[in-house]
Amino acid sequence: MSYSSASTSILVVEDEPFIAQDIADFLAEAGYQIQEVCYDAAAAEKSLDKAKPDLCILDVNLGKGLDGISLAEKINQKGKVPFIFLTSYTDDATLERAKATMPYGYISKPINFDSLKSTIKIALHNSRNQSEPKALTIKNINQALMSELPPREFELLKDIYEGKTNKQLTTLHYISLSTVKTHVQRIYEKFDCHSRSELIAQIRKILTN
Amino acid sequence: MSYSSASTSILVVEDEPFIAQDIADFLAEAGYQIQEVCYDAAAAEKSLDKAKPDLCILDVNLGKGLDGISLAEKINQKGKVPFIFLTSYTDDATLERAKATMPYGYISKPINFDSLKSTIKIALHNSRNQSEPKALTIKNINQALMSELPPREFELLKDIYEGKTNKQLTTLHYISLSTVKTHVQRIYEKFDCHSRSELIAQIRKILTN
DNA sequence: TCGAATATCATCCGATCGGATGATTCCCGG
DNA sequence: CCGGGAATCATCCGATCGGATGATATTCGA
Repeated sequence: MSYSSASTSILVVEDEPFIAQDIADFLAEAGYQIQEVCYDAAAAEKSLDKAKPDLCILDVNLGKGLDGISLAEKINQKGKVPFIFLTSYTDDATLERAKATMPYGYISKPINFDSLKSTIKIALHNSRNQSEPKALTIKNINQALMSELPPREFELLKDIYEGKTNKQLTTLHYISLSTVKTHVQRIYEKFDCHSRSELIAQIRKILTN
Repeated sequence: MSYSSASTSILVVEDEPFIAQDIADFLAEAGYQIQEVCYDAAAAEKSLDKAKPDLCILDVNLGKGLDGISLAEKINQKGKVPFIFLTSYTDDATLERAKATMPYGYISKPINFDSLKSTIKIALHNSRNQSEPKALTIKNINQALMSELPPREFELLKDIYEGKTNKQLTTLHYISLSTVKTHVQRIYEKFDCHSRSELIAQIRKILTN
């Protein structure tokens, strides 16, 4: 339940070098790994493409290029890396934009390092404890099964989960009804079930447990 | 998408009267409705039983009785009211306990009112935008349908969603296969579908949209 | 190179489902 | 009191599904 902060990496995006350094020093002291300190959005994006940190600290006001909020929007579009905002002033319009990106926290300057520390810990905790339903991936399914599904069977599984009939599967996958049925039988064996609806219920349980 | 802060009520739990007053003044200024200012956990609990605020601001260190974190645990057990913590010092053990309660934010004293404002707004936004999957209730289903499901049909629907066959439904509900089938047909009509798996997929869509 | 896993297709059969139609009972509201 | 919705049961039929069995082709790793 508790995570070693030694292995927790943080990306800092802050255009003011002195403040950036202060934050970096503080994080290092607190035992966090600093993935990188970036001074603008472009550098941050590059860093994010290379590796996904456990958390980003984004200054809202970045000198050149995108601001922190636009950067956050990009982050949301790509993968999902949790982030907190850092800002020197707080006007309502900015806050409104910031809210829309669903940040895990918000720190106003001057930085209260106690607040920063707590906010980081809580952000990490909340992001890790998001018990969001798993995606329907072959990996998630196979982890829950004794015997593994071959790729093809998984492809059919996805459509069965969406409520498709055997006949629909033939046209969706360009295979004969016989083939569909043998695949479906194999799937049933692996899930130890005997009907589509039972299969679907089992899948749902795997994804939401 | 934007909520009038006039209708947003906040419960403040802070044992130091001066600070409590400062917070209350600030919140009033910011346009929030103050449900109550409580000076200890017992009073807060009573207030929560009377009405559910949109947000609680909990001081971690309360003079007598339970502390803010224990209060938060109680809140989590009962309903779900979002809360943020307020604390004057931050030792790791306390923070660890606080994290476990999944707060929506954490403010360290001395209070930076900019931070408080942002944290409140973000907490409210995040709590409101938790798009948790709806429960499978007759209310949620009927809201999504043109014509309503009678109670009995809904009872069967729940079991179908769990993957039960018609035959299983007969024993589960002490009715004949004929009856099950007529009910199921009625359900299909209302969902405009033609198979169990299609029905289940539609229900899932309604619940998770 | 040989076997195991995968993917494909076929046939056959009984079980279940989906759909149509009709009937009876009960209860509630106009 | 009467009509209609709700719940119950029945019969009949074609479609689909679930399951068993067997066959062939490809691919990949031992």
